[in-house]
Amino acid sequence: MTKNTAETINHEDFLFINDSLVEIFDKILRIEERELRKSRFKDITINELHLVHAITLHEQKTTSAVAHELHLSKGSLTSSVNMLVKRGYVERIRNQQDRRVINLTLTSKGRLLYRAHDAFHRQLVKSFLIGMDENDMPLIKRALTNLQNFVDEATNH
Amino acid sequence: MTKNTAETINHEDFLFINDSLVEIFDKILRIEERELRKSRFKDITINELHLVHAITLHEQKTTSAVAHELHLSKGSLTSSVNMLVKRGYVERIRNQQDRRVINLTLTSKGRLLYRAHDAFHRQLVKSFLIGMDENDMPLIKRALTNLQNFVDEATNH
DNA sequence: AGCAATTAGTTCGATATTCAAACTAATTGG
DNA sequence: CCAATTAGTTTGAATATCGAACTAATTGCT
Repeated sequence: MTKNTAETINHEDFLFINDSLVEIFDKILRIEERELRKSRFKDITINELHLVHAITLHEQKTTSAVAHELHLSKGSLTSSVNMLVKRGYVERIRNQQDRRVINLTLTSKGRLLYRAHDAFHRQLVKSFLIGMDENDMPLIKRALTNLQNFVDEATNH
Repeated sequence: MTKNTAETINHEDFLFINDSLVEIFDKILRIEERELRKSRFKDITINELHLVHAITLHEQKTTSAVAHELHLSKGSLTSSVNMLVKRGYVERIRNQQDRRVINLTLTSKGRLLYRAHDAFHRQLVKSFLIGMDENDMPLIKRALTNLQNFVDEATNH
């Protein structure tokens, strides 16, 4: 690397990158919302979708673990899980080793939803890489790693 | 470009890129929230910050225009603008050409907040580019343009 | 073993956000 | 000049979220 653009970034580049990130982020949420409306999963909001995603396919996380992961209070999680249970996406399983604990799992309907959402993300990443070859990957990964480091540092400080 | 990875992306790369994007977006919101709490602008939520950002420094947008931009109803906008007016970040200016219209502007306190937020974004973009030189920019821009095209296509379809 | 402290999750009451519909005031078009 | 339209506000209902009080189960201490 001959020169670090980060020190000398020009205003146009800043605007381009910043506006791209902001717009992309904003639009992805709206697209996810609209895809849900068009899909068979019309009774689900975007937050509920992300809850289904947090519960995941193969683990059996506890209510507290999921609440912590989503930065929600336990009370909030109880009520959103109630909704997903009522609508048939999630099941509560009482943990037999420690009967205070509830493990959350997806029903087959919940797994369908999870996979549909995953497919959308796959499309997204695929589009991200259009026209690139494997030589470009290190740079892309570096940019993402940079951003991750930045947000991690900011998060943990 | 010799080969298009988008067609052949391996699972690890997919996971890396996808998880990066998801985590980064998620954390940015929390960081913005926490930076607000630590700043002199403790009476502002993240949504109010984004409203201040939408009002912008130099234009005098109408209430409807801002509502449309943020995909909020006019009623919602009225109430959040009320809050920002009460707290001294925003002013309503009755348009004298068309007295039905209200133009929104930032007060000097609102402009301070706007600039503080802008500085955060500048840091973010700067971190994104650490260790890159200007030869890398076309690829970075291409990846972002790809993503923008994807979300635009998905938005407008 | 027995009881106090802790832990996991739920319930409850209060507050925030958002919407859509009804409303007011101003403007425009015929 | 008045009917229709437009910009914004008000209102009432629905939803999301929090934190505190609560219940049930477990753990640790003596």
